[in-house]
Amino acid sequence: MRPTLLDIARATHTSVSTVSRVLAGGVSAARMSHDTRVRVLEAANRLGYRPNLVARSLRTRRSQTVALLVSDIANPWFGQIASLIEQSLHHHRYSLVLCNSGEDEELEREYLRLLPGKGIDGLIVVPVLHSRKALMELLPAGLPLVVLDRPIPGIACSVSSDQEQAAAILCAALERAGVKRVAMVCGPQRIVTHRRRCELVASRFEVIACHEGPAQRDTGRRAYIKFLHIEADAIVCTNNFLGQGVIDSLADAECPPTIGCFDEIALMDLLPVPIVCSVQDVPLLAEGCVQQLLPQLRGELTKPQPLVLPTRAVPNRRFQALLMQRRESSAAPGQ
Amino acid sequence: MRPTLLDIARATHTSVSTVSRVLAGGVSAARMSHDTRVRVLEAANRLGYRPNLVARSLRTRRSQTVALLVSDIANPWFGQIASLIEQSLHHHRYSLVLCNSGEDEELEREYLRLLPGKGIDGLIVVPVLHSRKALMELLPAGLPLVVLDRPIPGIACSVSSDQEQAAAILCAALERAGVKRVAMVCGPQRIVTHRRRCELVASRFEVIACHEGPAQRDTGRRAYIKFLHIEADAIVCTNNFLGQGVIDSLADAECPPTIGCFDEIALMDLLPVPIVCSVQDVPLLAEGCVQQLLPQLRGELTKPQPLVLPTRAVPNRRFQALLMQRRESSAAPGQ
DNA sequence: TTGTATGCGTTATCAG
DNA sequence: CTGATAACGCATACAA
Repeated sequence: MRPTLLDIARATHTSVSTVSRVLAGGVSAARMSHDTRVRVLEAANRLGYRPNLVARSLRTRRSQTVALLVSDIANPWFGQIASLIEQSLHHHRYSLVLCNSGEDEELEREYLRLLPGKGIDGLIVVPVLHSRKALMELLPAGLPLVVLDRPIPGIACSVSSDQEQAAAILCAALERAGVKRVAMVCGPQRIVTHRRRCELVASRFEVIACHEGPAQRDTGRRAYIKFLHIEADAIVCTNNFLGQGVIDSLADAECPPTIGCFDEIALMDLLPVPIVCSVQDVPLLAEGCVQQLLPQLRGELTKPQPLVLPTRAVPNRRFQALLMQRRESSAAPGQ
Repeated sequence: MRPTLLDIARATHTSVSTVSRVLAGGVSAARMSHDTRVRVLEAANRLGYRPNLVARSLRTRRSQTVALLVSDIANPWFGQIASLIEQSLHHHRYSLVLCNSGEDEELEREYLRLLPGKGIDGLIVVPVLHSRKALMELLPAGLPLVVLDRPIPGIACSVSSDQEQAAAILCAALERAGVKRVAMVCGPQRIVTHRRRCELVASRFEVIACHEGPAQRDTGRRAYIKFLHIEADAIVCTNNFLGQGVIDSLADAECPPTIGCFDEIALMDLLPVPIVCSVQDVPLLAEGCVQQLLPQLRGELTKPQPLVLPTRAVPNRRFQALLMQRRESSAAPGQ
């Protein structure tokens, strides 16, 4: 059995309240008899006392804990951002619990129902659910909330990248490479980022084929097979997993197509495939989340504005070479 | 304010215990008057009752929650395994909270101190701390515990891959490729997997250079620069992040060296570098964890054996080509 | 079948 | 400066 305040009180011939005050350590601990304070501290130490945070949380209705509910922790992008959010929250003396909905609406609902009962002080969520209503009816009003990556109409407190700008720079890069007709690999259309990216790309290129599926590598692989006999100038993927899947299938291709991809592809500089990515500023997104959350946790009533961050286009070497090549040939059109 | 049992009791003119029994739904709910039961259920539904799990947990000393404390959630390997563990636990009606020590001993200590007080039923940990003592003195005796990936002497309940076997097959593959002298990139030697992998490789090859650092991509990059003027037949990395870092730096290399790597490198088939990886069976590791944990959670006292799983060597195309080439040239030695 | 009473470990409000 | 005492919301032994 773990020792409780009562055990320490008994051991020091004091009362539970005295022990509690000493261990709380705030102002009240300062104006106490030096003697009892050291006695209590010594006993607490000796018995190896650890506060029962469940009891404390029940009493104070605070837990110094924030939950991060992500849609797929198997995606390195979310792992990276989770790691950064945890670090930042730690500086502010909050601990983070991470939950994973695995892109499953039902599982997300379950966590949303469960988490508030677990006494979290705030929630950061990468929602699979798309409507404000679906989300809010599961959460108690007043729970500090930040929506990450997938903004939802009507929820002001959100942090995400600028999809318009992201698509614009990606498309611009592809156009410079002479791309006119594209094949698209899209994640589920019910997810706002995938849908928006898809729409925006479609508005600038002729989309001659499109494959939709779960945002997993396998979807990319399947798409590539489907696209085998299609003459697209480029394949555009709405996230990194899909991109990885497509590129993974390119091993046999004698003349690999150009790839445009939202998010980052690791090691792309070495890949013998022209790739351009629209990469998000993950550290800024993470810090943005925390900054949106903190005032809410402190109970300040602020009018939070959605935070929308720019992305940047990053070409790999092969893509750059492609651009050079085009520039040369257009400089000498007569040849 | 969220409605409590008392609110429902008042609304239905019953008592807290009646409501509690109805909502518990077990055997006692069966032998209750149909009338009160439906009344209570209706009211609970109408008021949008959600149990306060903090209070329940304080009372019952169970939370149906397991914590997974990983050493670096930014590493996709851990993201993948976390995702699988969460799924498996969910089938057994446990929810998972994920914490991240970021390879920081002090942060790990903090979580280990904190988590038991938060009322978790069990713990799966990828430890940064290396001694049984350091771990156990922070955890209450009797807390269901599984050590993942980095076994600790004296702790029987662990799940990991067979490092001897992993190193053996990796070395065998490298030997077949004619490797004799290697340069090594190692994670921190205080971490058992890195140390062991390093030792085992060193026992089979002549190690002519070695670079140690945090298991991050940057360490791999730094190592590569250090190795620039060293004539090794291969570079061996003790995990995937280090491998990624090295490979990432290879962009300028006219004649890239052979890479041996523990864990998986994504998209390696397309990389113009001979790579062989010793990959672990992540799904089996995840399921193994859960299977080790469940009996402990059920309070069965079993003698758990460490679970040690085999790995398999996976060469990429370039590496296979290297083997073919050698075979041909040795088949015609006189040429 | 239902209600009353007690306690889980803390913090907070009172008196003294 | 310190000690009773009452919550927090729930589950359960016991009483009716």
